[in-house]
Amino acid sequence: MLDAGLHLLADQNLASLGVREVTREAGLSPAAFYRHFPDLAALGVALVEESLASVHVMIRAVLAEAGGAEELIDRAVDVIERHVREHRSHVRFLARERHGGVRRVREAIDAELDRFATEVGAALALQPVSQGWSERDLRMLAELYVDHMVSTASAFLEAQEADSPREQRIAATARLQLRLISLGRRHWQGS
Amino acid sequence: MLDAGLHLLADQNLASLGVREVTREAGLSPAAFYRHFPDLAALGVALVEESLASVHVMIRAVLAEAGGAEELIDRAVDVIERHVREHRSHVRFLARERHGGVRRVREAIDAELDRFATEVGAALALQPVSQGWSERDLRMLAELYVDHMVSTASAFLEAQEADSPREQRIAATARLQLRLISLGRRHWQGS
DNA sequence: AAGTTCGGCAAACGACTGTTTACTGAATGG
DNA sequence: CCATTCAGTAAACAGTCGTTTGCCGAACTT
Repeated sequence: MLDAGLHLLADQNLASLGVREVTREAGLSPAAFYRHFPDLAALGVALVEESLASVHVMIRAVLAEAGGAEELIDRAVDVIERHVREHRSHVRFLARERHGGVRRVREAIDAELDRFATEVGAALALQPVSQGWSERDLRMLAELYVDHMVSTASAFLEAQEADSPREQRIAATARLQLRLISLGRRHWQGS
Repeated sequence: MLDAGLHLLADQNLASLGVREVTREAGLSPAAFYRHFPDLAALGVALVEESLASVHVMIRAVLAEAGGAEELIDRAVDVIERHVREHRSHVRFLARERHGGVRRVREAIDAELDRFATEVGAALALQPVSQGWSERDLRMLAELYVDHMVSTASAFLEAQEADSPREQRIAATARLQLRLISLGRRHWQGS
């Protein structure tokens, strides 16, 4: 049922999805839906959890690596690009419903993005470059990274619908931007 | 009719909007809709144009100002905050449909964001800090700024649904992030 | 003054919608 | 082996939907 929904949501919003539509796609009777979910919103929340689990794995993969700033940037962008390619439907779902019409789903996504920022912040604190940084500045930087990750993933999402040269340009741009941020970070004097 | 649609879209997706719904809200008969638009997608595109016109004005307002980096940052964040407050519905619409289920609307928004990046890039090129920057690096920076603006606007959007202390935290964070980017910019050595 | 466009209406079409109800077979557990 | 839960079904309910059609008055053009 989740798969059916995800498939339908490739070119549709959660808010415009219908119970009958989902069950039809899944090869079941309409009533069967209510055996598993009270709402379509509930199905949405379930999809959020499914989608974010893999993103979580991805983030940990990036953070766990050691290495200089440059290699870290390259690996991060690569991981994002591959993740979007391998989890198109989930990423598209997240991008679409993050500001979508279903409150509960929006809130679930935002809460998880917050947790990501916290996680990134904790990882940043361990790096030598962050010595002397206040809690607040670390959080600010972590949010900047998370937002940048989200923007980059969205860009990949729409690029991959079409050609791959565009992918490469996006990847190159993302790397440059991360380098610039990293430069600002090294010269940061605190707020 | 546009107003009616925008009002309905406060808690709905364009894809889940109905012709009858719009005309009912506007106090007209269903058939009247087809006098003005062939599609609901067409109404969406019209709303995109309406929404982006005011954003365009806002961007020009930010870019036109002279002054040091610090004051420019403060003014930029202020302008964004006020713009979101004064054009809630339009901004919400843009955020929601940027990755929404209606292709033509998505494309219209993305094309316009591209133009914004170009405009910002041109303005950046005029600043003394950008001497010696390649075209590519300038574009990269411009896209970073535009993405940051979009993220910040989205954050304001959800914060203003609730309390105003959250607004202030978002504004403060956005300012810090812009300062960090600006720092990286000053130390940039080219790619 | 005549013609034409514009923006509006009511009515009707069949198709599709969410949800409830009562029923069924299979698996599970004591 | 009996009871119960589980996951499914068909049928029916009253609504809502998008779209087309034919009609109408007002406004504008010439």
